[in-house]
Amino acid sequence: MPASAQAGGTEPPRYDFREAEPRWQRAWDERGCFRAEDVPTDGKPKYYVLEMFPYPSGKIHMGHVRNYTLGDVVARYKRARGYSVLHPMGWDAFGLPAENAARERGVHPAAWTWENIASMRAELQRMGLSLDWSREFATCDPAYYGQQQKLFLDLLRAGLAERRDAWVNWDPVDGTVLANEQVIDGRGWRSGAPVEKKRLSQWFLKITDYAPDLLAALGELDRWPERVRVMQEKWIGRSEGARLGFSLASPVDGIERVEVYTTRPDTLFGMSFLALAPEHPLAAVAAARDPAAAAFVAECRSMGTSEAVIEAAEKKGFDTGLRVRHPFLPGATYPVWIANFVLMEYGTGAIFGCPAHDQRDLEFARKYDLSVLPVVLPPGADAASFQVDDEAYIGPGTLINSGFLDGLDTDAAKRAAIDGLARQGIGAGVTNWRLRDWGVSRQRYWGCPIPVIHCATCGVVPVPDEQLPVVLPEDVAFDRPGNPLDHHPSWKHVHCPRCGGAATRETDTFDTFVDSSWYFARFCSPRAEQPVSREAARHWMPVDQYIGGIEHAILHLLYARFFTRALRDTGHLDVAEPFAGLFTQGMVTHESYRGSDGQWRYPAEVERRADGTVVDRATGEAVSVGRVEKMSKSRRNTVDPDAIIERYGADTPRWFILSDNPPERDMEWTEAGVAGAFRFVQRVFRLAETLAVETRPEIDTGSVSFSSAARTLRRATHRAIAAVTEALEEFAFNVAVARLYELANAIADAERESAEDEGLAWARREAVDSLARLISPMMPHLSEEMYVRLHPDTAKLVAELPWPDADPSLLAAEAVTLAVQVMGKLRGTIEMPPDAASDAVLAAAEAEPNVAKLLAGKRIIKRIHVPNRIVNFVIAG
RNA sequence: GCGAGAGUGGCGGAACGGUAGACGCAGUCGACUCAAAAUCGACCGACGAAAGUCUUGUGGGUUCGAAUCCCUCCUCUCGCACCA
Repeated sequence: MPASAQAGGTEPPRYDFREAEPRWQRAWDERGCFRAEDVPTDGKPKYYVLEMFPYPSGKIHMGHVRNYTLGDVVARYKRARGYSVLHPMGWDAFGLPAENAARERGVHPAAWTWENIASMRAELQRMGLSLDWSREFATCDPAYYGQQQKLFLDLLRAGLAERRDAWVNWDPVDGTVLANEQVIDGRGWRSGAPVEKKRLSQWFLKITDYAPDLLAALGELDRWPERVRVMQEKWIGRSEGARLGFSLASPVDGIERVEVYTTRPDTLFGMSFLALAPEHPLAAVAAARDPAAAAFVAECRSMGTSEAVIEAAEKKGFDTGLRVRHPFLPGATYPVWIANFVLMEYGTGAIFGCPAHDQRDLEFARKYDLSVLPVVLPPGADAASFQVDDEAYIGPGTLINSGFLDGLDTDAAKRAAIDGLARQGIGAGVTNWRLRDWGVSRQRYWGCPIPVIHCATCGVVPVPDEQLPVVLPEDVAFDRPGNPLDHHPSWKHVHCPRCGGAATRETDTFDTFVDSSWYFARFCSPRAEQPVSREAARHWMPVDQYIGGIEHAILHLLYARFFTRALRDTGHLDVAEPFAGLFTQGMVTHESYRGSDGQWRYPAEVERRADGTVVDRATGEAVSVGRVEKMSKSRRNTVDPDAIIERYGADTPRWFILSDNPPERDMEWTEAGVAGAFRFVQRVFRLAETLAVETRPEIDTGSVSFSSAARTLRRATHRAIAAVTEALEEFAFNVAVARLYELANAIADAERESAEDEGLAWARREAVDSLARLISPMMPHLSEEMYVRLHPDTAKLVAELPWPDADPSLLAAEAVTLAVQVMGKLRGTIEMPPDAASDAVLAAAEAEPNVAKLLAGKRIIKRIHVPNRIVNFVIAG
């Protein structure tokens, strides 16, 4: 077990992080090291580093520690490289957990949230992050959400927000709309009540207006992970096809045509039915005329809108008895079904079924015994014998059984079919998108109020600017289901700003994703009177490096990209893309432990004995060690960052997190790993401590002749500078750490050399000084503590110093070891001066005893020499 | 099913087409100690007494030379998925 840091009487000097870390944090704060200007005038290039801001749940977890450590390394490194850095922090403070706390424990959501923020801020401050805390804000502060209300009204004026009816997941017990991911097995996640599909009037932001641009611009996000771009591309879901109207054989209720979207107009002649979504208007007409149809529609409705639910469901349909005419075959008509697998939200909510060339249609046709006519012949297949059994043929081919399309290939047939539809005026080629408009209404209290007023005479009226912000009332009750804003006795009753008559406020609040869709822009000028100071944003935006979890790959990142465009088009911003660089970190995992009682145990509750068994600390009973998986409260495999910082300080967990593995992968938190990091902290500190008590040699590095040992150490130092720099640039933090271990090892090696060697003493100072500065992005407190020992008179903090430069002349080795291969196999090595002439190298290689033995009596066909690396002899026979 | 990524010692991992396994963790032995911790030193892929042979998921290919490039297959992880 690692010792605590309290130094004992006879112990070697130990780094007292408990005293040092708060001291350096105060020093950075007092000197304003991490303050940024809204519009800097220092002439430095800008660099905006941002980590996804946290939800104030009450305590930080290791995922936060990893996220903010990664960001801090980037911020500190870039600052040292001469950038003017913006590195802010705030709180994604609206959301359901606060309301749950209110319901369960009677705490007001605001009080609960602000208390959580206070304790989490203190935790983050103990980490020693180079944040500009003067820019901090919480989205639940009216100073923030009031600005958001202004933005919304601008979007409304620009036609980018609109109110319309939509199908939603409705929890009848909680009286609220649920997001898709809050519907579990068709039931509300909290109430357990079966979720209904309900049509409600909702606010939508028109993200679909930007679909083409959001898709096209993905190609330019070259500092985003490929997989995130792919996910967004899929989500936006562009497809090319045709829209066409099928006319009903006999119109009902004035409806004469059904619009259908298809990507396969070439297969029109293989049609065997038309299918409607259960929510389709024509399905409603059918339901009104036929109780059986109504029952089927009701059954589908009770299934919920969750795509996962639909997927699991069996394909079911109901024949309405209606028939439609074929666009190209006069006289031919086809049945109109209502089918549970047709999505109202995609395309037109109606499809034509071509079972031979679509798997879903085929399953449906087989179930209800509908015709299956192949119209596309696969390459090489025989028209007479080709048939479709249980697998539809969806590939390209040659058209058959298709009238004027016969003989064309699929692509030509698509064009010809579209032309045919266009000539008749019943269809056209269209581009369709999977992306839907963003429904932002939530029937909740703890969110940003949507700033509009509903008036019986004037309709929807925006809240006038001078009445903003619309502030949440504080006196709310959570004693019954539904939205407290709606139940509030007075809040919603207002006068219409237009006609002065009695009116009501909108009681819905915004989806919290709205809050996080522009916070990065607000950070540029967090106290501005307007939502965004355009001047500040022009300087700082876009975010140069955004860092966060992959779980936000689609929603948050797509919403933010949309919102940034919308803000550009409403005059608030000048950029379209919010995040020029994106880094997605891996999760933090840990072993899980389970006692004989079947209960999970926290890592802090167990102990690993010398014999490798793991026991319960309290009872001494053996516990079984389970899988390594993502830290979660339910598995109790979490480690509390605060406890770790209390025991080891902040630098140790920072170092361990960075050293363990590449940051994009999942890391495993282990006690041994942290303990190892702590040992290194102490070891490095001792290096500085030892040097600091020695005399400081003042020598002229230009004229002194360094000993071999000194030259070796200087080379190690400068190689470390170069290698660490390169690694940090590439986000290879684990490699940077490895190079720093090497430098520390090289210093330790040099310490064993003669103490009389003045040049070596100087080289050791240079090495330790470089080490102190190179660790500064990762272990900033230790770095300062070492530096001040080496430079007691310094006026500067490491946080204010430029990054060290490697001297290129010192990087080259005095001798290089070349591998000598015979027929590609390593047979020996030779030492040569760097860049030695080929002749000399080859001669030396041939003379190498083992090589000479193998070459004896053989004819050398080819001699390969890669300078400073390798020699390879190819021999005959 | 589709898409993306990954397979290297006991573990995490390193490696511009050029000495595979840097660095760390774990482990073994030793020094110091009454002892332990801490610290320091040595060892640490497999087989072999050694010379040496083998070794980066599998099988092939390109190359003087492949963890790295190309193809086949296998496994794992993540994401998406009735999108017409």
